[in-house]
Amino acid sequence: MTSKPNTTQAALVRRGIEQSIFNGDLAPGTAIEEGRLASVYGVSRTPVREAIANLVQVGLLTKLAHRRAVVSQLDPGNLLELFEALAEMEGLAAKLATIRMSPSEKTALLDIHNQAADILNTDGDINDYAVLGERFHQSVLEGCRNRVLIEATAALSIRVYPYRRYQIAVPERLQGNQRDHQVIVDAITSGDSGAAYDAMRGHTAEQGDALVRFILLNKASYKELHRSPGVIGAAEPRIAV
Amino acid sequence: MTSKPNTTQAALVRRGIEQSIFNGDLAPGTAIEEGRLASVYGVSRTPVREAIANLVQVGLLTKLAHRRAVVSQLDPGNLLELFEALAEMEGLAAKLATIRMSPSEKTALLDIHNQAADILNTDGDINDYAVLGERFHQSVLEGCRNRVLIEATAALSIRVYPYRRYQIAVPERLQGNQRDHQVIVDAITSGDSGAAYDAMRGHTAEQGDALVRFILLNKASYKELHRSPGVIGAAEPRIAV
DNA sequence: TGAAATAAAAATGTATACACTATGCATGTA
DNA sequence: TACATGCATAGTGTATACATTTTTATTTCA
Repeated sequence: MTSKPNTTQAALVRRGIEQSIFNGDLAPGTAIEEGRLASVYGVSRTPVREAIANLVQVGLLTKLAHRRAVVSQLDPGNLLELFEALAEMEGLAAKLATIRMSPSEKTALLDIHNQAADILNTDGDINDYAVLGERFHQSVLEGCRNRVLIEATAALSIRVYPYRRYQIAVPERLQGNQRDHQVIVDAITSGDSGAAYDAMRGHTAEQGDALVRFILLNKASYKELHRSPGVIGAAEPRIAV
Repeated sequence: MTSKPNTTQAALVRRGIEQSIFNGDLAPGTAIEEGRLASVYGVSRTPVREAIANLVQVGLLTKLAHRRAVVSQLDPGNLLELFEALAEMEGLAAKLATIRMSPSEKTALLDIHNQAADILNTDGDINDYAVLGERFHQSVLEGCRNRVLIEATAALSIRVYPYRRYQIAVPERLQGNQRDHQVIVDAITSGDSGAAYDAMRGHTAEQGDALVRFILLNKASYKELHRSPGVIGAAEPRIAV
């Protein structure tokens, strides 16, 4: 019954839940019920439970004993803390990357950056721009050559994914985003690790501030943004899946 | 059958395995077998599996699909990466703590430090000193007032626990350790966040280097150090529990 | 003798069944 | 009406049974 060898049902379910959270089908605060998920994925509760346990550890779900798991809900305070930590770690990664990236890696990074600029100048697809932005950050992160740091940073950034859809709603930030990236690229290519640290840290910290500000301002439309088709067939408002 | 309410068997088993790893009863590289653990703890395989899944996520165990879980084994390269990341994060925490700790918290930190000094001067119990060292680091870490950073750092430091027993074997490092702490405390109490960052980062980086050096030098006595009574009754050399 | 192939054993992954806990509702009381 | 108590329902936690996969041991062949 396993599609790919060396893969378990639990892993598939886990990825499915992750996707649903990133898509917004499972909004923060949504309660998850093992039995229903089991029938949705056509498996028993056992692999579902395992998947949930994983996601709890990652921080994407929150769970108390004998109570249902809930998609982690970050209040503005938590979000600020999260972004503060994330900003520092990405800044650190940028600092190290400045010293450790090979010239070819740096040109590859510059290439990504320029592609993104093109999209912006030619009024291209915003989704493409988002993908490139993702790759930009990923490239810098991997440039630090420290897998522990890479994993730890990724573990943090995965928690903000459920809130990414807020940021997309503010297109005028793209220009500012691109300018930030420019400063970062300049610092990295010129070998100024201190500047790279400052630029990257300021950049993601700013992102966090903007997100928190946006959430606070648009508290009303919170549920609005998060209500979606519900692939899994959410009937009630807060209890889904 | 549950001793404490609001607690699950899985959580108990998890803590048990953690303890066994920290004690050294489960040395890095040891394979873990669900069925035997189940009978040891007097539970079924289900909660054991859940505990294992947790510890895999934490990084204390390593596991591939359909294969047994193994106590994570860090080669010197990985250890260096781990300590590099840990040093940076603890340094960051120290920097923030310098700014954010209340005066009373700082005096409490100073108190811990002085107690440790006393133990060293009066030739007291080394274990007591180790406990105080633990509390010292914990106090600084919590001083940063950022739970995300605290958790992320703790998640990294938990991975080095299985290797802590190496460090105890080098008592002459205690004096150097105490001197490092002195510099850190001075920086924090005097409000020099930059100095606190440098001192703390250098301190744990140095610890990492020392540990790696020790492991490389004493490769031969590796298994020697790790062979222990085996509370859980390990019969064969590498397959335990 | 050594190595590849094969069969037997053990361990993991999953499904199902049952026990226990928590939540909501109804009923009764102040 | 407001509040407490008990019951019914739903959902999680654990045990057990079975299916696959891995591992080990054995056998066979070069």
